[in-house]
Amino acid sequence: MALTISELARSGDVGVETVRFYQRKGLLHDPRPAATGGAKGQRHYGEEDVRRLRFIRSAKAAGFILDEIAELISLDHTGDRPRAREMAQVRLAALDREITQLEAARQSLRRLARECAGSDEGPCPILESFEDGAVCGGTGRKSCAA
Amino acid sequence: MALTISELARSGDVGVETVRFYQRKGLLHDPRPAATGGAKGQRHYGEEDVRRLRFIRSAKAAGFILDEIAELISLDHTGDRPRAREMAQVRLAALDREITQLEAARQSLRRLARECAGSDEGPCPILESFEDGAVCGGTGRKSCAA
DNA sequence: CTTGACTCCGTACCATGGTACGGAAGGTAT
DNA sequence: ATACCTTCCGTACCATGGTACGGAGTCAAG
Repeated sequence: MALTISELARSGDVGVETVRFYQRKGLLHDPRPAATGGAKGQRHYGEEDVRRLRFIRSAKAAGFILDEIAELISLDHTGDRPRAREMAQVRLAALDREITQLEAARQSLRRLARECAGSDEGPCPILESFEDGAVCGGTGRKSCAA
Repeated sequence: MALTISELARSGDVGVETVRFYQRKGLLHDPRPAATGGAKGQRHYGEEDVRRLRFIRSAKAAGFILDEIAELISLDHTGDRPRAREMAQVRLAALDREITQLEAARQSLRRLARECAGSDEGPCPILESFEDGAVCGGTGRKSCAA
């Protein structure tokens, strides 16, 4: 094992610049402290980094923002389980709300698509069929205080 | 009916600045063309605007970005049904993918929360339990080309 | 020994969706 | 009429998550 940065990036299906960006954010090891590999100043990466990058992808998919992901990683090092559990549960609850909202949105949209089908002329009832609300909130992290 | 901007904002549970922002984006009527209400230069809003604002909220909840919402509104005026239907169906497909991904993420996260429960010491298996992937993509609009 | 590919690094830029600020003008209550 | 609240308006700023750029260094092949 001794991946270059571009190989690491490919392994996580992200760009080289994204790997660098994650390094700056503290999500991935940063080579700067010391040259660890062959060539002067050139860093090589290993399994650990590949796993880390995959974790970031999964955590992002679960809706954690990068700062939270950084915290999760540090928690993994310090072993603060209660905090980790708390974060997981908060996100889980938010996730449930988000899924519920998206499903409601899907219903509305499906209805719209049905009602809009048929003729090709005249205004679609887009605004009307969507207007009745029932749906609230955005991508999920925003409050839904209605 | 004759709402002030702050009343309109409240009706849609957004801030005054957000209403203005939507006006600039062309999502809501912009008073500038002509003073429509009582006082000089001061605009008052009606039912139409309240409905429009609600539509924006719903469309946002369905994952449309503001530019798309602007397009939907203009389509409603021009009556281009095929395009409207197309947009709805594209978004619907994306929504299904997003929901699937979020549900997968929820599964992983639930497992993590379970595995992390119990003792309060030692590193939580956060990274490990998330690491195995299966989940891909982010908030949903990003590609999942893995 | 030059060319090309890759790296490192800082800095700048991008889109998205707002949020805040400051000044001028008008409306309302005391 | 003075204070206070809102409005209007432009402009600037913010977070989030990247993406691109330019310059310099290193390495291997031709």
